[in-house]
Amino acid sequence: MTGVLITPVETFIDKGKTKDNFLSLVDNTSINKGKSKEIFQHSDGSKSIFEPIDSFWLRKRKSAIKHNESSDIESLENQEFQDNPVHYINEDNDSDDWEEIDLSTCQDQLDDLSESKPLPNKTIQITFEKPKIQYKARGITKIERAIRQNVHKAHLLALLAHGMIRNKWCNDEMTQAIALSLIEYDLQALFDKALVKVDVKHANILIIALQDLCKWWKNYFVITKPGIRNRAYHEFGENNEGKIAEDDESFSDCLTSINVFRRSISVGEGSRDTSAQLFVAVLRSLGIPARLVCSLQAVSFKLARKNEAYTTRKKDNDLDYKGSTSSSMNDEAQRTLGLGKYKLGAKGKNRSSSKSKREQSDDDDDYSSPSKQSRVDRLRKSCSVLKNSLKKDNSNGLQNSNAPPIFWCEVYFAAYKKWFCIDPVRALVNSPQAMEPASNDMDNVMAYIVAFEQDGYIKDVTRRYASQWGARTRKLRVPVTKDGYDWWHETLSYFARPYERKQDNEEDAHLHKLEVSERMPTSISAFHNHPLYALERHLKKFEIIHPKQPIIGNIRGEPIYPRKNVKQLHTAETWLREGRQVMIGEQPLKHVKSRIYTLAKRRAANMASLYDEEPPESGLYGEWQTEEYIPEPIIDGKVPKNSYGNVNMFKESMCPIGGVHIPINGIGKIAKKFGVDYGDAVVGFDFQARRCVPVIHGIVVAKEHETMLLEAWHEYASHVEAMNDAKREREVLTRWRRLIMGVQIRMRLYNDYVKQDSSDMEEGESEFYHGESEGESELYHGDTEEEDNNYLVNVVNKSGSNKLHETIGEKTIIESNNDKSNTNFSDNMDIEDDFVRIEENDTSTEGSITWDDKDEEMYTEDKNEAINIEGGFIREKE
DNA sequence: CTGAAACAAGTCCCTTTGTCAAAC
DNA sequence: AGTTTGACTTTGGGACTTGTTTCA
Repeated sequence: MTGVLITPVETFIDKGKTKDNFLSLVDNTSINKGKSKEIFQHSDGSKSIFEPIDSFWLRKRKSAIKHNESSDIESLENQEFQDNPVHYINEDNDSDDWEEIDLSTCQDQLDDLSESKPLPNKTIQITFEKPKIQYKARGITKIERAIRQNVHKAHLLALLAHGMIRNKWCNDEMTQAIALSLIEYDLQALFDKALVKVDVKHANILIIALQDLCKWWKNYFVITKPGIRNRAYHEFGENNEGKIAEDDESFSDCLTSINVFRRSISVGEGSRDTSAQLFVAVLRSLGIPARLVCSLQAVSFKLARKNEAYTTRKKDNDLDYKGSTSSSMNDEAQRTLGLGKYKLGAKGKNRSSSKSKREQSDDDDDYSSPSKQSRVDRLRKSCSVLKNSLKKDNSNGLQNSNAPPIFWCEVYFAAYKKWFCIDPVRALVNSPQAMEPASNDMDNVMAYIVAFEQDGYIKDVTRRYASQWGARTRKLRVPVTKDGYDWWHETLSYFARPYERKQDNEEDAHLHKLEVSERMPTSISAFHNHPLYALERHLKKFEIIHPKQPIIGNIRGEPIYPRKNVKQLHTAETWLREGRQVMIGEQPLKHVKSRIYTLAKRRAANMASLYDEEPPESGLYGEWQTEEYIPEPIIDGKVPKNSYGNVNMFKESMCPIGGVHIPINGIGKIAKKFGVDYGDAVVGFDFQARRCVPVIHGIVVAKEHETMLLEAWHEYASHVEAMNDAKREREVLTRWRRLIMGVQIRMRLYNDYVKQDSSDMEEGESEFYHGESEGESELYHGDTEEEDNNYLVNVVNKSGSNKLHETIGEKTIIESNNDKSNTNFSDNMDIEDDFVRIEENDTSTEGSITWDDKDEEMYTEDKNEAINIEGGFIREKE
């Protein structure tokens, strides 16, 4: 219970203030709290959401009455707790109808209250139930999801590129030469021996050789930096202004060039990732075409749990850093303590066995140590780490130092026809299960494991390492879209080996086998959308398990079925849209409540509910209960239609027997003209604003009419086309005419007035310019001739300082006011004969006839005057 | 104490056959 | 005169996801 203390103002409370206070009380306690209302029974029998005040502060007030005088308090008490608005509201037992507050009554009471006495100087305690904490489950929006997925994809590509570069460096001759120079001769000879022949015996030699090589590498290469780790989305986000600080540990693994890579192997220091990469170089230098394997740590596109991610990481950071810096030591500890659990690493358990000699020689600097300093460092580290690891061992801290890697290698064992994984840092050979990080490991998320081959090709080998591929790992990847588009698959296909190799096919088969033989999940939720297993409880509305055999397991008493027995169901109508019909005699397997989507259906449902009718249910059928839709035949040229007068043509196979679908819109008109029976072909539906509109594409007619209709259609179409062409031609010519006219006007006026009489221009120039800019555009782009003519008229009017054109100007204005269409001042211009002829021929254009007539008339009449018009001049450019 | 399950709350998707008036 | 076009309107349940609480 939460207490809220409301301390009334000490002195008089003015009217407005009181009102506010009470309104806020109403708001806070009743409306906002919504569900968590608690109704208290008062001593007078009334109810309210407030605790009765007979307890604490009523007692207090009674004592106050004793001590002071104040009958005021009593009256106030009555008003405040029996007549106050909150109380009034709660007398209405219908607690849901808060909006039915009669505010006028409230106001009256508030008025009464404020007009009475000042509130007592007391503390009022109102106690009510603590509302449940309302958290906002911030759903990720579609756009945000898309952004995140794109970031994820971009990151994946970057990581792929990173891996490709490092893989290329592993092939660097210099690096391999350095590597070879570091390896003891005996060990090289062992590899040579192992590679002589492909059989189990030699394969076992290779395993031993690899183990020895790992051990040497572990001693040789000191891990001094952390490598790549997974990042939460928000670490790139708002707080960090989109980037990770450059002093961040992640940048420590940033090898700027291959020279740094080479230096790293000669010095024997670097990150754990570099260690694995260099180990691949070492293997390749020995003639083993090892793969560089990387678990791509792309930023997750899922909504990050900020706090959790952050705290987990923070908590782990110290340990992690220690773990990685002291890795070589942990290896020591591992060697003595941890390897026993791995079948192939067991031999390394006892250091004083046959291999002790070689290992001692490591301390004797036989495995070239690049500098004294680093050797001393390493020894010092070994000592301290030995202590650490012993401590850790006692406190069970070994596991952290044993964390699965981001980079490792794979070596192909032809004898076993398998790729064996090798983690050189932990000296593990063929322990794929040890590469999978814990599911709660924030720094290492296993989602995409790619192998970079020596020849540069890339292959996805995730299934070899993910123990819960279907239940977990798959869900961390870019999802395959509903139409089956798999971005990751397509992306990798660009880097895949373009030709098939036997060993690749074998590997694919093996990976597939691993996928389908994945062990069953142990939690119910992991069965949700599992690709192999299904529970009845997770079935969707339109799903069923058929047949209900076999039951392949049980979890908490629930039978587990294979996912392939989960079948999709549809209503009979939906099946029809798929071009299938329910076979006669089949009963629905499941009944579901029909959903109402369209306005029409909603209205029908509302009507039904008025008569208390049951909401309609629809039966669902499986595909095996349906058959291919058998269309009705066309008899005597009569096309069978549905209740809407159409023909369902969702699939071409649904075309009535003896009929043909002519997918041409508008051909129905032709059919109608010929009196041929036809039906509009409905090929689908459009949805807009809750309305369903059939999409009609062409018609269905009897086959015998097809040729005739098509011919008629082509004829009609060509006719329409010709008409359109003619129309277009007319439009084009009109535009040309206007253009040429305009140019001629301009030229003429320019020649007559600008060239010959430029001194006269100055007088009316500014006015002139003002009126023209608009006119110019109209001359070229104007819609009608009329407008063009008006323009000319106006311009002429404005220009008038010349005696000669005065008369013309006035005359024109009068004409334009009386009848615009007859005002064609442009007609005064010279028009080339052939152009005019075009217009004359085109009798369909009314305007041109008028124009031609006018032209003759005016040209002859006003020739001399027209020549002197100033106003027709058109300015070149602003 | 931890992890799974249940629950809550948010977003997205699915849907599957009109009518009327004005303009052309 | 007949045809075409455009405006009108705008649910809600299930799936899915994420976050919190509860419980074994």
